[in-house]
Amino acid sequence: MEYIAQLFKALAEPVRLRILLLLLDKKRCVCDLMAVLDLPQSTISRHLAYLKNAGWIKGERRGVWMYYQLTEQTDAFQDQLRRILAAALPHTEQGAVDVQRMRSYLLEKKGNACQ
Amino acid sequence: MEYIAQLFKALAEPVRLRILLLLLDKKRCVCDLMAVLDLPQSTISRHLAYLKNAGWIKGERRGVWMYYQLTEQTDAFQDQLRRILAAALPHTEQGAVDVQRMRSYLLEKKGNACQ
DNA sequence: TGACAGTATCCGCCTATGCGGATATATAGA
DNA sequence: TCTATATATCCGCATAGGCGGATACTGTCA
Repeated sequence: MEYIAQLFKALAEPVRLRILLLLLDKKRCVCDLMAVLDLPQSTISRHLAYLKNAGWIKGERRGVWMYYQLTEQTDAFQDQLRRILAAALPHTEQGAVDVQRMRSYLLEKKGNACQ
Repeated sequence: MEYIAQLFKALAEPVRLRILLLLLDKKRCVCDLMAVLDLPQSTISRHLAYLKNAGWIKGERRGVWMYYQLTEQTDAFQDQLRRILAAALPHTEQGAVDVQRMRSYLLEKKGNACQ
């Protein structure tokens, strides 16, 4: 019960949901997230840490850059949760905007920053 | 996104998950919940109010007693959430205890209190 | 209407956690 | 080793929300 509540607590924050949405399909570095979310770096980093502690994502360093991605689930419950999130988040107002922003950002950048 | 976060926020608390579990199959009055959860009445009432505001449950007065039950969902996302909760909660440690307690409480009571 | 039982709300207190700017840490390259 | 960049953490501050006891409200019944 405590465990399940913890999982939900991590999802109970709009910024963290936005981050999860952006990580659904592939790993991203913090600078990508910053570009899309348009929030102070400390805010993003803090939420990433929260999601990591809650077991939703993991980080991996590549040189100066940190890449974050979803953890491979083993827990059935968390898996189901992720599935319905993947179905719902892209269709929210904010979600649609973020996905679109990520798309155009990736087109513009063309390998200047991290990667 | 805000809306989804609000839904999750309501689920991000063990007591509220315990209440939801007890309401999964049928409506209960507050006194039933008190007997099973073994928590101060004010605590239970507060969490019931939170769940109601978040759209998870609704209350209905019957004389002195308030009966609470899940709302009939219209929202697909909330529906899915409820479904995976219904699958997971009874198998948690606390959930199993609560369900068992509710069972024996109902046997003992046999129509003395509310109903 | 008075008393009581069931429930909701108020209160003071405390912790978790949100924020963003400032600072610390870590890595790459000169 | 010095510097610049990317990220993490610290700081002070503000709010949400947890708790349980006390109090207020609301029906019922004599």
